[in-house]
Amino acid sequence: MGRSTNESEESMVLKVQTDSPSIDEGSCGGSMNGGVVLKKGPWTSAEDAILVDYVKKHGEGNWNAVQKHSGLFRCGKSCRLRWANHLRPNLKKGAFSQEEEKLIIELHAKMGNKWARMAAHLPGRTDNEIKNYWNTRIKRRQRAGLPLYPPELCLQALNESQQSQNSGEVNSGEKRHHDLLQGNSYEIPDVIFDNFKANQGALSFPSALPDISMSSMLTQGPGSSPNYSFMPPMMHRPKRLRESEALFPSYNGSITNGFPEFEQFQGDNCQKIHRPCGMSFPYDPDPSSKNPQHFGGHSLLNGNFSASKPTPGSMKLELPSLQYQETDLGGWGTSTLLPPSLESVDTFIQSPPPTGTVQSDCLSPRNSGLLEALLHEAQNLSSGKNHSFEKSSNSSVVTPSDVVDSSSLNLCDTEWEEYSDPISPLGRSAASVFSECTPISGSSLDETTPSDIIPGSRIKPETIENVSTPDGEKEISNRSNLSRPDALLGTDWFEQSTENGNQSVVNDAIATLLGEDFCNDYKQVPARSSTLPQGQGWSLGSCAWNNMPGVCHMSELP
DNA sequence: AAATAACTCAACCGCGCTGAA
DNA sequence: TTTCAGCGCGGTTGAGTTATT
Repeated sequence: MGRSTNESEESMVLKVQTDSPSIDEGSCGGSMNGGVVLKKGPWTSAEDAILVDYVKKHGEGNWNAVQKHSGLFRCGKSCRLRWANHLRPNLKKGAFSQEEEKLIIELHAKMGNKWARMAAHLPGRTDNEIKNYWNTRIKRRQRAGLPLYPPELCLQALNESQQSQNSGEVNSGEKRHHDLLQGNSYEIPDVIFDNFKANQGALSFPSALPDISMSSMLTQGPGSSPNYSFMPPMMHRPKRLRESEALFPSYNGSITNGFPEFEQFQGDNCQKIHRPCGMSFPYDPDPSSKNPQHFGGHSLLNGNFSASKPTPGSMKLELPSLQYQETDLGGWGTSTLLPPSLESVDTFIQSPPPTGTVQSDCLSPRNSGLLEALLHEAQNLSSGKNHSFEKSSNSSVVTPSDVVDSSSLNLCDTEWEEYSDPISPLGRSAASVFSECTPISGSSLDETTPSDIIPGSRIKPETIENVSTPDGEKEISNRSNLSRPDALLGTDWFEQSTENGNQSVVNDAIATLLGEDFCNDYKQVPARSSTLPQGQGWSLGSCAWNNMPGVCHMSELP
């Protein structure tokens, strides 16, 4: 049997080699492995047959050996993926059943983007399948303005998390690889913590703009209740990046709306943005945790932009889609009009409704599920231990005027103090600082007249005609442009700081945050100059942003 | 019918973890 | 203790398909 198998295998190998584009087209992108050009791209049936045969004979694992011994011109990774996703037995094909869909939703609420774990709960399904399904679901629901999680699930998760907390189970961050599968699927505490670990960057520094953007909005359909507020971690960042990239060149005004779906998000979400929460490390027993996930670049990996420790070259500078707004900093305090598209982006960055109580920051669980968000919220509401958070939380319940008049200032003081502290982990992203400190300003600068943003003016009520608000809510009228990296330097806080001669303090703090060299590399132009041409009203606070790949330097601006 | 947009899904990439050397 | 290879995971990409204009 072995002989015949080997013979058939050899013949297949021959066929594969013949068919292999990498052989025929060495330049098609295959990687070199020991002088062999490894094939990439879709698998052929012949390759599948070889792989199946090989695995049957040798079992799974040792995937690199597959390439060496089977004659497949595929890297081990590719073989493993092919086997796991398509060739292994008992794989289910076709659409998810309703039960499966329900389970996925539940699992995602608990686990976040732990696709492999989720897949373990769904026999015959692969992580990739689930991931794709979820991404599609997000898009679909987002487009439809539906919450991602059903409200009952939110409540359930909240209850479970509270029970878990009460029983003191939420602990032990070292349970890194607790096998959820070995327990019941509702082992909340561990799940929570696993997610927390995976996402603590987001939890700790929840205000990173990228997360604000999508996560806070996606679930917010018209009339959604706060229970809907918990957002999936997963967003279509590729889209976002592409959009950003596409938008940059045309920031001068031809930006197209890359975020039509944002328009539906408003109200409850926006107030969360004001929630000062990033400093509390609510789940971290040790705020000075060495866990790199807390700080700097790693948060970037989670989609949390961090400029706290600029480490060029090491940072995966995944820019929030909002960054292109930052390129509009020139419009800050100027008469520059933002392209209409931006308003939709900003729609989710809104001030609280006039009477809104602060809810958990919808941004927090970047990469986590509903449960983390719920837990985070619960923690935020009950915790006052962390000094900074304590300060911040004083501003937690805010009215718009609170936000503008006092909270922002106080918060900023707090935040900058934090950043000025060399010992401070500086774990939070600059974006989070911005978001926490910045009174959310209106986004629709395109609809803003210069008089709307004259220095000293409070957060301007903005017209939102172009923002689709299905239920006609008015909450979004008070908005600050959180997405602006220099938003922190804008509005009253900046005004007061500078008027009081504190600009140097501000700059120092920024330098501390961003790194002086980091900033010095860039042009400094008068901030908020109303006379500068569009795109040149850059403030110091913009430096870090400018330094991000894909972000226009001033010198690069048209 | 053609063009375009939106969607789906397979595959790739990069990172981090783990265990063996 | 350090290094390195193997592996798994999550995120991202892009080609193919379907829907819409």
